[in-house]
Amino acid sequence: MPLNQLKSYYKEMIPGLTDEMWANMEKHAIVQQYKKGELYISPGEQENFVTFISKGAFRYFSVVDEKEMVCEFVFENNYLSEYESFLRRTPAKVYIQALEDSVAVKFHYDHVQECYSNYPLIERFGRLIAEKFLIDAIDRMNSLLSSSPEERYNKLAEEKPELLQRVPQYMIASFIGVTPEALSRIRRRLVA
Amino acid sequence: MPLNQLKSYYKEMIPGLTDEMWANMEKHAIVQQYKKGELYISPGEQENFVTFISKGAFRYFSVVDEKEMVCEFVFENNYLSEYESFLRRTPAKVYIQALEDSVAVKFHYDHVQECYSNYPLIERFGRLIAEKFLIDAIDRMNSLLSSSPEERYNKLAEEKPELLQRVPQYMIASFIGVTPEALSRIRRRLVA
DNA sequence: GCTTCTTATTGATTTAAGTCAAGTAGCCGG
DNA sequence: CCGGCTACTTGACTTAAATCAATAAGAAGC
Repeated sequence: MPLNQLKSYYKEMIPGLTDEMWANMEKHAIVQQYKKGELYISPGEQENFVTFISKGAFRYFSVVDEKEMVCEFVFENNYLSEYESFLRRTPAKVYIQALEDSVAVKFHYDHVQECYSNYPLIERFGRLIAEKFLIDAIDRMNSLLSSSPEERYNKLAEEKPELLQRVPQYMIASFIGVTPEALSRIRRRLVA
Repeated sequence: MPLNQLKSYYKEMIPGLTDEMWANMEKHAIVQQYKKGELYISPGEQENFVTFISKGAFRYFSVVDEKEMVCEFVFENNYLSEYESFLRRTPAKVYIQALEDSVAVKFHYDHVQECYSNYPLIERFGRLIAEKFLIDAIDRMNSLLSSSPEERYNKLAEEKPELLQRVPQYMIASFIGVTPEALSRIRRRLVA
């Protein structure tokens, strides 16, 4: 079932994907469940997978001075991976944790590299994904640099209202770079 | 001369690059000079090039409330482009400006796509570049989220001391997300 | 060499967020 | 249904940066 979902996703994303290519990919796909609160990866571990979230939600966070710093949320129909660890083959720096009961489809690093070598079309897909993520990251960086916490919250509420429903407020606070108390006051200001 | 520099760079970066491939790339390379202060691109324009900086320095910035927000510096032997505009084929959002007299080698979008299609090796190179930039962007984002301006300045001074020499302080201030006055005080605190 | 413009510093004041602490409300598990 | 935990809110106070304004030091142009 998660595999069918992924197949439709790929068929749409990659025009020209053949059944043979898909069969090859499917053969190595690992379907895995995560319970709410469960860790997908922890700092120090090696990330060997790029993971498609079929259902559920995850967050990236690190711990600095005993405080959690949330740096990303990812929901179903998106990719999950500790990219730096995966791409550079170095130990992970951050935690990734399931925020809800989730279902994921994982592809091993070796298999991904093999696909890149065997199928230029998939390598192109990999490039396009990396480029898309890059643009997103640049965008987010610019918003962190040029907007106040209040503006960032408003933008988030406007662009991803569902995120505010699915994620505890103290994680949102961390994500936009303020304390939970500060976010609470920002929200109060907005109502008044 | 800039082309020879670029050729060595590529030979090192892309094992397996053939002379034929290089000849094809060189054929479409455009060498261009920029004077200090000159704009490489402005918001609203279409970015059609990915550019290798052979010599010099550039900054990315946007203007918000009549204030300049510097979001990136790039020096020689690195790539320059308004990536979002280049990749998405949408109008540029930011300015890119030469901070010194500079020399650049530019490749047109169409030519880059053609190379990707003709040479899987170059497409792979494109993917690796995008992945590298992605990791850099994620890193910078995490530092913006989890560090104070003072910590960011210290980190910058440690990791890129040459940047502090080549770039006016008020641009550094903007880059780390504070006013010039605040950076001046941070520096004073450090000395004392 | 002098003027002018730009960049950097410093001071006084305001503002927004951080911190510490307490209290409330909602939710989950027993 | 109750008890305990977690998330959220609120208040008082502290801290750091923004803002406004003025001055000083350098660099660029005439």
